[in-house]
Order: sequence, then structure tokens, then C-alpha cells
Amino acid sequence: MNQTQRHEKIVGLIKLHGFMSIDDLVSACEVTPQTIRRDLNQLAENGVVSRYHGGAGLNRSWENTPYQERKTQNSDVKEKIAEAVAAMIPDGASLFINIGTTTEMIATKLLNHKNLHVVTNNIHVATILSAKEDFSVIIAAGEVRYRDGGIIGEATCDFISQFRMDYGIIGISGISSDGALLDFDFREVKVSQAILEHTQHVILAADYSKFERRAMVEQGHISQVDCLVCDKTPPPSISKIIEENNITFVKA
Amino acid sequence: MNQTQRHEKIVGLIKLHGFMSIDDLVSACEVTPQTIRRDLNQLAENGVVSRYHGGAGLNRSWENTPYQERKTQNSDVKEKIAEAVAAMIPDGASLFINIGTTTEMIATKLLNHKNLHVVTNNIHVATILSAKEDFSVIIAAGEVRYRDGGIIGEATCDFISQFRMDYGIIGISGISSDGALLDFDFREVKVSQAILEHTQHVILAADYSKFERRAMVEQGHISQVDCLVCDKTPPPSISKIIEENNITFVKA
DNA sequence: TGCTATATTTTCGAAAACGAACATTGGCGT
DNA sequence: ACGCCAATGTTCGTTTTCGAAAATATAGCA
Repeated sequence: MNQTQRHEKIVGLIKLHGFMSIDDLVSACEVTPQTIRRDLNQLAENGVVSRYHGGAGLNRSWENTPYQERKTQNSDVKEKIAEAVAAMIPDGASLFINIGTTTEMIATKLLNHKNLHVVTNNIHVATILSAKEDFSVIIAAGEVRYRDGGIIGEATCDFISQFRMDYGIIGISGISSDGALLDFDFREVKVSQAILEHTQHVILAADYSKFERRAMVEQGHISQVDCLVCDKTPPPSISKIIEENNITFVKA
Repeated sequence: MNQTQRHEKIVGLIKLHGFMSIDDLVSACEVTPQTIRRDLNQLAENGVVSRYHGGAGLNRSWENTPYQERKTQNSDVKEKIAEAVAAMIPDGASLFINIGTTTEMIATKLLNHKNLHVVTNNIHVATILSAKEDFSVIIAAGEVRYRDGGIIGEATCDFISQFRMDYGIIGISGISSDGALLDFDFREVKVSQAILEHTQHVILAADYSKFERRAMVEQGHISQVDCLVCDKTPPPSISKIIEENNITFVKA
């Protein structure tokens, strides 16, 4: 077996198992640990795998994509927002969680809760929450979007419309100064609308940067939400709308 | 954050990332490396995660078998079967993939294909395949089973019945000597039946151990499949059925 | 054959991770 | 208040892994 073949084998094994120790790879490839180390370092340099002390794991292939950049961006702020949102959810509640980097963070913060019933159209959220035996996680049907693991489309909306949940946690791409909630993908908008309509308490998680961002598709109005969680006080125009509509504002 | 909460958080993070180094977990949980080591060792003892030098990775469901010998043995066999199955699928095909340890492995082997259209009720398969931009991955709706990430239930069947696919790749729990296909969960059986009915070419991936295993629920008969991929020639009783029904047998 | 380049093994000191033992903290019940 | 117990932090000697450099093996080519 030559080097190229071995590299392919190593990558295959890592993709399959998620992580391979040096020893495992040594016995799989029948070469010395040094060779494996050299292979792994090369593969890691090319960004194919992630090198760790003792072996190598699969590279978060998303890490290079714009999506993952966004995910790491503002992660401090988003973490605080996520904690604030999670604190509002009682044990045993039923909730929707939609697509978004912030909502994924919220999912990780919900792992300490008990007996939650979650409906989501985000495959990452589903994976994260299915780690808990006492949660019931229901995922919507539809095409899995390559970019961010979101599930969107007609079938998704129909499915969501079957439920009536206690809480709806939604992230968003942008909020215009007149309070319109904006997104980039009209199919995602349809899903968010369905969530808005079938939820008792709608919690909108948005860091301040959302107030400065333009997006194409209008998915609703901030007056439809019951609670806004943000890292800073929103601009005056939004604050006014919040007051007029008796929306709870939580500063994370 | 108490110990139980931290353990859940750790498991969640590992499930999300596939592997977490001690350092990563230290900064995530804000405790000392020693505590993380203790946590990981405990979790590894309970078989929740796999411990490695430098961190811990997730236990793939097919590795979660009680006996360690069997896990490596079978995964070799399954890998060969998976490769054989993947080789049968042409680029651009549409296919179903159902729940199962073998089918998850097949998904990883399909990553080198192009323009596949995949419908699945396995969240792990969906995650694996959604990494490819040129694939369209459609996931069925329903509750995500904690044990293996499978999606099952009434809604799942209805959803699957909407499609007509080129190939159906199904794994299975057991095959009785009269050719009946067996499984443990009746809800999973419903899904498999739906797949059988809406597929042009059905490929059954089963290692030889399946011929020796009992399971409770009958989900169909081997005569319904078009192709059987196995690591060894099946027992005589099955071979006879295969011949009589013109089923292609592929030895991996 | 002899030369060259690449791949691999071998060797070894430094760095990292490990586990055990002990000290400290923080409930919790009597 | 007191002691008890589990969880966590701290320290330290041991084991493992790491990476560089040197030695060996392999393949291609004149």
C-alpha cells in the first residue's frame, strides 16, 4: 500500500469512526506510529482532518464555510443570549426550535433541562438534543439544506402545523427599523411563519447585529413575538414598537 | 453546574463534534483537566463515549455492542459490505436508506458519488450525506429515537410513500430460515415496508450473523428484494429461495 | 550497477497527558 | 455546630505521545 492509498484509508476510517487513535491507525495500516503521525500532520495541514494529541478526528468540514464563520462569530454574545433563552424554558415544556446559529447554541444550553418535547427543522439541533434520553425530539421532514443543516419546504410547514407548542424559539437574519422580521430564504420564512402561528409564547433570539442587517424576505413582524432576547437595548424605533406591543425584552 | 449536568453537556458536545479534547472540554465546562478526565472515564465506563489519550470521541451505534471482540470483527465485515453496496449505486441515482448500523456505513461510502438524491429516516445518514453540496438529502419526519438516531412512526411512512426511488438500501435485524425479514421495532418495520413498496431495486445489506439472529417482528420476505449483499454465502435454505426468485447475490 | 529522491523506520529527549494520593470545598442531615 | 460524604482542585511521579534527526529501505532512472 502506498502513501496515497494509506491517506485515503486513514481519512475513510476517520470519517467512519469520527476519531482514530494513532494505535488504531497503526494496526489498521501496519506501519509505525511515526508514519501515521506524519500522515496525520500532512492531512491536518491540508485541512482534511483535525489533529489531536493521540490521534485525529474528522474535520468540521463546515468550519471553512461561511456558515461556520458565522457560527464562531459573535459566539460570546450568542452564548449569553442562548443562556438567557434557556433559562426561560421550564422543564417539561414543549417547544419549536428553528434554523439558525443562535438556536443551535440554545439547544446546547437546553441539555441541562429535563423532559423537554422539541420539534425542530434543524438537523443539528435534533442531533444535539437526541443525546438526552428523557427528551422527545421530533424532526420535520424535507430537504436538508447543505449550507446549514436546515430542513425547509412545503412538507416542513405542513408538518409543523400539526403541533401546538408552549414555546417557539426562533432566530432570524435581520430586523428592519419598522420591526419587520427578515430572512434570506423564502422557504425558511414559510417555516418560521408556521411556527409563529402554532406557538403560545414566541421567543425571538437576536444579537444586536441583526438590527443592522438587510435581508430580502419578510417573514413577519416583531409585534408577533412575545419576548425578545438581545445582548443590547435595541434601537429607539424598535424599542418603541416593543413597548407598544407589550413585548418582554430580556437583555442577556 | 453540577456533575450530572456537566456529563450531559459533555456528551452533547461530543455528539455534536465527534471528538472533544480535554482542553476543549475544560474551557467549555470551566473546570480543571482532572475533573474532565474523571468525567470522561466515568462516561467511558458506562459506554457512553470512547476514551482516547487526549480526549474522548463518540461511540458509533454499531460499536456499542457489549463485547469488544465482536465490534471490530463485524465492523470490518460491514465495511466490505458497505463498499460493495456503494459500488452498485450509479451517480445521479435516487435512493432510500433506512435505519441500521450497516446503512450508516454505506452512507459514508457514498460520499465519493455525485448528484445522489437520497431519502432517509436515519438522522446520522442525513448528517453524513448533507456534507456533500451536490447531493439532495431528504429526511423523513417523526420522533428521533434516542438509541440510534432513527426516525420512526406513522408520519414517516406517509412521507416515504410519496416517493418513487431507483434504489432502496435496507438493513435488517435478522433473517429467518424461511426467508422472512425480521426486526425488533414494529414501527421501524412499517417504514421498511413502505420503502420496499416504493422502490425499483431493493438492495438488502446483511452480514452473515443476521441469518443466525432472531427478532420479533416480520417486516417482509426476502423474495421482495432484488439483490442481497452479504459477506458469505447464505445458508442452503436461503440460497434456494434466492435462486427461485432470481435475486442477485453479491458476496462482499 | 550506482545515483537520487522519496518513504519509512529507528532512536531519543521534550512535552503532554495520565492516574493516584491528598487537600479543599460545599452541601446535607443529625 | 458538628461530622459526613461526594465533588472538585492540587501536586507529583509515571506513562504516553510528540517531533526532529539520523539510519534504512524502496523505486525510478541513466
